[in-house]
Amino acid sequence: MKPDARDRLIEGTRELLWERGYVGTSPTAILSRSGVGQGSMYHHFAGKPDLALAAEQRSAELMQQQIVDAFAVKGTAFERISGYLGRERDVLRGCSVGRLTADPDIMADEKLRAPVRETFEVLHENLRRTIAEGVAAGEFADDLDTDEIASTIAAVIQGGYALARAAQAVAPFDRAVRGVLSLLRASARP
Amino acid sequence: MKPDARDRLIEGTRELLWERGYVGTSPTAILSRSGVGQGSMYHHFAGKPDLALAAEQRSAELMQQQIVDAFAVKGTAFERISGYLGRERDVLRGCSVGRLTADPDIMADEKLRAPVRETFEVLHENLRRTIAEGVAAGEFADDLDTDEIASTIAAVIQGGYALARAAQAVAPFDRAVRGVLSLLRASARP
DNA sequence: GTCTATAGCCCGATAGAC
DNA sequence: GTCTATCGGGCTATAGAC
Repeated sequence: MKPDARDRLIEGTRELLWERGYVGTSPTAILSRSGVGQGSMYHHFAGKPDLALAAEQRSAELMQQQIVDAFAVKGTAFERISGYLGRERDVLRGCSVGRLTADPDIMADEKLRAPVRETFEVLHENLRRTIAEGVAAGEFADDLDTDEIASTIAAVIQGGYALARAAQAVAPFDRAVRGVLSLLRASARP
Repeated sequence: MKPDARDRLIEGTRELLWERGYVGTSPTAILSRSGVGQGSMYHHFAGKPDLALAAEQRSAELMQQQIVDAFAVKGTAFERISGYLGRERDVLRGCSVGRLTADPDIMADEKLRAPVRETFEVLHENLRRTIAEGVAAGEFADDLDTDEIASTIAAVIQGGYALARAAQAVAPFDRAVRGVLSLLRASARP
C-alpha cells in the first residue's frame, strides 16, 4: 500500500524540519521531497504552520514512544539509563525534536512549541523515576537530587549532538555520554 | 566616536545569526538592524556568506576570550569549573556560537564551520586541563577520563540551553549545571 | 564609501478547472 | 483530491550615479 499524500507530506516536512528547521523549510521543498502537488498540500493543510505542527506532533510521538520503550526494559537503573544513552542514534543528524529549540518562530508560538516541551517532559520524568529507583536500590548515592541528574543527562544528549556537529564527528557525543555515565556509576562508591 | 558602518554590519549580523541562524537572516534584516545602506554593505562585504563569516569570527573571538578569562582565575579546579558554569548567561538567548551548529548551511561549509569548531576546541582544552589539575590535586577521583568529563561538561552547557528554550524557563539549565557539579564533586569521595 | 533603482528568483498562498 | 496558473512580496545581488 502506497502511503497517501497527507502522510507523505507530513513525513517530508518532518525530515526537512529535522535537517533545516522551520525558516529553512519551504512549501516548495516539501512538495519536491514528498512527491505531492501543490493543490494537494493546500487541500490537506491550511498552510506552512499547520503542516509543521502535524510534522512536529509525529516526531514528538515517535520520540516519546522510543523513550517509553527504552525505559520499560528489565535491568538495573544504570543499565536502563546507559541503554537509552547508548541506543542507536544518527548522531550527526541530531534529534528531530531537539533541533526545533533553535527555531525562534517555533519557540515563540505556544502551539508549535508544545510538542517539544512535552517530549522533554516525558524524557525528564522517565530519567527522574529511573534515577530514583536506582537510589532506592542502592545503585546510586542517596543524596542525589533526582531532578538535577535527570536534567544533566538530558542536557548531555542534546549538547552532545551540538559538539558532534561542530566537529563533524561522533566522538564528542560518545565521550560526553561515557563521561556522565562514569560519574553516575562512581556516585555509588561511598 | 560612532562605530563605522563595517563594524555595525558585523554586530547586526552577529545578533541576527544568534537569534535566527543563517537561513533566517536576510541582508535586508541586517541593513535594518545595522542602520546601514545597501550599497555600503556590498562595498564592505562580498555577500551574505562573507558577512556571516566575519560575524562568526567576532562571536568566536569573544567567546574564546570569556573562556580563557574564566579559567585563568585563582582557585581550586572545582571552583574554576563551577565559576565558568555559573557565570552570568542569558540562558534563553543561548550561545552565540553553539546556535550555529543547528544551521546546515554553516556546518556544510568548512570555512563557516571553522570558528565554531575552534571555539569548542578551546573550551574543551580549558576544561580538560582544569580537570587534570583537579585530579592531580586530589579534588577529583584519579580514574576520571579527563577528555570524557570535559566533553560531558561542555555538552551540559549546550544541552542546558536547549532544555531551557523548550521550557521557556531558566530552571532546566540551572538544574543540569547543578547536577553535573554534584556528580563531579562526589567523584572525590573514595 | 554610500546612494537609489532594479534584476531575477523563490517565497507562501490563492483561484478555479477538472 | 489534485491540477496548473498566478498573485504580491521579499530574497540576494548588481548597476551605475554621486
